[in-house]
Amino acid sequence: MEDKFQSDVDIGFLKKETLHAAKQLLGLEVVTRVGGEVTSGYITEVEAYLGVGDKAAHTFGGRRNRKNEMMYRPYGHVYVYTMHGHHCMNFLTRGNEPEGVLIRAVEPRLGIDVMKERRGREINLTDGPGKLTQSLGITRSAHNGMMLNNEVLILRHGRAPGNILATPRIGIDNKEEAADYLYRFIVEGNPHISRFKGRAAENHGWK
DNA sequence: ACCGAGATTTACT
DNA sequence: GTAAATCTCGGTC
Repeated sequence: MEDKFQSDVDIGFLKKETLHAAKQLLGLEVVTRVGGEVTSGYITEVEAYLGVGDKAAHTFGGRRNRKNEMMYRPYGHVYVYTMHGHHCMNFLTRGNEPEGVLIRAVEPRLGIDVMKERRGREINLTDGPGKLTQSLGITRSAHNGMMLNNEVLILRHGRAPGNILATPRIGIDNKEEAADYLYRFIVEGNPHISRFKGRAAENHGWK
């Protein structure tokens, strides 16, 4: 349980292709060490944002401003933005294209008591993009633009997803054709995802 | 200076 | 299912 705070993942896969990278992220363990507390979870839900050609992306059409500036860093960096008072975390992909993957949910692993304290509740700790950043202690002011695998935020090998399900992304119904793209990927049967309905699968959808 | 949108969350009907 | 809370910043006047 007391693993060293060190990554064992080669993040080179983030450079290749964003949709592929998004699926590769499922099952990896995101680990943070904030305020001396270690918290982590296995990634269960992600969304890909394909940059200049994706009407739902912050960088559609090459838009570049103070808000999204960090999206123009290369793969392996972290883009954190705030909306409605909540923080959302993306891992950047590609080299020169402003694309990335939004981490929408994880399955809690380490530091669950700390998560409960940060969240102020006992359940639904990490089943949404704003919830998991709160549980993991991620904020825009402290973490936007940083490189992965430093002393605060690392990726580790975690679990192998059983079946990966592709669905439309959430919250972008007004983005015309982009609303129909199947750029959201979830571990089928895992209950730690946003808007989960139904029954959890055996083993929560992991192999 | 003002207005409002937005990759959200929560409580309430 | 609907609404309000709450933060940041671009667009516009």
